[in-house]
Amino acid sequence: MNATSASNGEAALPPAILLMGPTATGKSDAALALADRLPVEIVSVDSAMIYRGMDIGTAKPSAAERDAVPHHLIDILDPEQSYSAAQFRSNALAAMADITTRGSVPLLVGGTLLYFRALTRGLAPLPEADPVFRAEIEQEAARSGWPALHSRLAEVDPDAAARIHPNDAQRIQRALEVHRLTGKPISRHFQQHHEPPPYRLLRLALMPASRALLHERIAARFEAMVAAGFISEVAVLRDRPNLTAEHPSMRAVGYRQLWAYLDGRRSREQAIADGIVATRRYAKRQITWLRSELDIRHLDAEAGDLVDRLISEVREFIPH
RNA sequence: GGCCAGGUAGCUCAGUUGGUAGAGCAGGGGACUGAAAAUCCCCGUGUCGGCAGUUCGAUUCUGUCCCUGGCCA
Repeated sequence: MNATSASNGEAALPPAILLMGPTATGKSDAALALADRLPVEIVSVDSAMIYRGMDIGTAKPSAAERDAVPHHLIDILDPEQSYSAAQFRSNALAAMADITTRGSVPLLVGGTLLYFRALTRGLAPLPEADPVFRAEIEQEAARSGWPALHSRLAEVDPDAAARIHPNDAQRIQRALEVHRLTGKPISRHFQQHHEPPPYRLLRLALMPASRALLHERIAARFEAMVAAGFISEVAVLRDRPNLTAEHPSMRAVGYRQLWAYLDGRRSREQAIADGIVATRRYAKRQITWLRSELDIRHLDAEAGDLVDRLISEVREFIPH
């Protein structure tokens, strides 16, 4: 058993590079540096950058940067719309196919680890969200509480109920929804084979060597966003008649906290502090996710020669 | 300089009628299949400011020193 026989079936597949990492570790800059030297196009893997009008708070690449290197899956939705991991997978595969046809290599960059997993492992074929059913469930939860709905889930899908905590509203709701729409428990749908994408993948993760330093970077970056007009950006969104704090886009880190300030529920100073805390926790969850993913090459995000290391990883992966 | 109030977890504080202590926040760990920057779960040892005294035993009582804040000179 050696590498050749293991990858025999994959030899003909086109390459794709995944660059993951927690927020504020310099993924975008690293990707641009790579694009400077290699024939790649960037596919954003980010559940907030998909939205138009959310630029400062998502640290979206600038117009100049997007002019210099093609970027995909940025600004594809209005903030009133919702998106999903499944839509991402389908959009990403389409973009990757186009890039490959053009003779370039797809470079997927971002921090939404669920989207990376959906892409690399596939998703069970499940029905999409049903807003009417969700509204019903929420009303019932308001009356009898989520643990009651969890008990009901236990009747139709004991496996899912065992896995989902009685307080985890979102997952209880989804499991009931799938059961209602398909007549089958969600746990049964999960017994699907993996469906990897038709690419040879190089998986890289930028990892912060020091948590304290990451926290400093997060605070400095948030303050810089505020100085760059983040609050006005949120104010413009908040002024829209149909956009509410409950929209998925407005639950993004930073937007939610600054919205609370604009509502008068927090002082400006407190809202900024809250936003920084929320960003730290987001980074922590991303790190947890990255630790659980196997087959990822971790790179020290703070290394001075990071770009050189990245380039040599990529050159080894795609010999020219 | 005098008087008063404090000094307990990273922060804000509670508490121990003397048997070495616990909340909130922060933080750490984990889960994750169409909302994921979401949602949810688990985790609390710290010279109780220093030194000395009383005591079987002091973070708790006493003395003294140091520090912080306030008031008076």
